[in-house]
Amino acid sequence: MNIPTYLSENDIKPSYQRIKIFEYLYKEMNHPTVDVIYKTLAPEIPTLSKTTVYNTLKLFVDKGITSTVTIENNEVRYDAIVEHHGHFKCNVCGKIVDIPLDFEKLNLNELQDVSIEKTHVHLIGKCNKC
Amino acid sequence: MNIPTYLSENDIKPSYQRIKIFEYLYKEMNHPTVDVIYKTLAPEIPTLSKTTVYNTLKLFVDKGITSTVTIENNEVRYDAIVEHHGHFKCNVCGKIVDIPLDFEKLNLNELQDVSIEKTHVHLIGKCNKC
DNA sequence: TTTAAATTTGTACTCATTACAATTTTATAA
DNA sequence: TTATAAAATTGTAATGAGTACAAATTTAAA
Repeated sequence: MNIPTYLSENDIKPSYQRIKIFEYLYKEMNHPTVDVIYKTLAPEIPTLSKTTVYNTLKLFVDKGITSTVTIENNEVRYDAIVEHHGHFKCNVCGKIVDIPLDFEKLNLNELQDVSIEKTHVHLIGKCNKC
Repeated sequence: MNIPTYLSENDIKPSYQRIKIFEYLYKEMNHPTVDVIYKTLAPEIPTLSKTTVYNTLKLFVDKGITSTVTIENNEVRYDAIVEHHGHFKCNVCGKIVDIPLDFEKLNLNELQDVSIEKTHVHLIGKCNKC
């Protein structure tokens, strides 16, 4: 994955900050909050502003290369995977992992009259390490 | 449904505020935010404090007679239905409806080592009225 | 090189939620 | 009933995520 190219392909000018933020998302796959991204990158990018992190993530979401995960209140998390998938969150260690899901199998007969744009499936429990 | 009795059965002393708040949740089934509950009930209960609404909903959740719904960021909503079910949110009119779901059919083979306590399924789209 | 456009940054603000102490209400015991 | 304790409610202040916005910086174009 060449990140500058990937950003360009998705109509995002690959600035230094954008590359670093996407690189972090893509390599860590840890579903970070804005605060985690900011605190991690700030030492590397001393001028970094939290507003830039917000702006950049909003841009990534708008352009379709990042998705958001909101499992519990007051923390939005970000994910470089945009393909349809679910999430499992361990409520002991707090870790969130992507899980493949067979969305076809969800029985949605009751919803003939609606058009569904997004489906969020979040499982919450205890992971094998906790 | 006799609300004072229902509260008592669930180890909740049926104060006036608690009865009114649960009655609203149960009758409206509109997945309100704290603010909506507060603004609706304040005329009826002039001394009502928003803190009481927060306290009461936290108590209801702890005692298991109310569940929370967090579909998108910065708004927690409350639901008097606690049985396992999913939610559909229309992102045009904002309405949220409960939907029955066949959770058995979710293919969760990849998660043998984890124990799942809660499953949230949220569908977002456009309802038949919008 | 000038100028315009895009990007980044810092500050101030909003708003949901929580912390906490004071007040009020309810229950209990003398 | 009255006094006392416990529980519930209330108001205010504080926290913290996210947004608004204007200034400063960087990049691109003429």
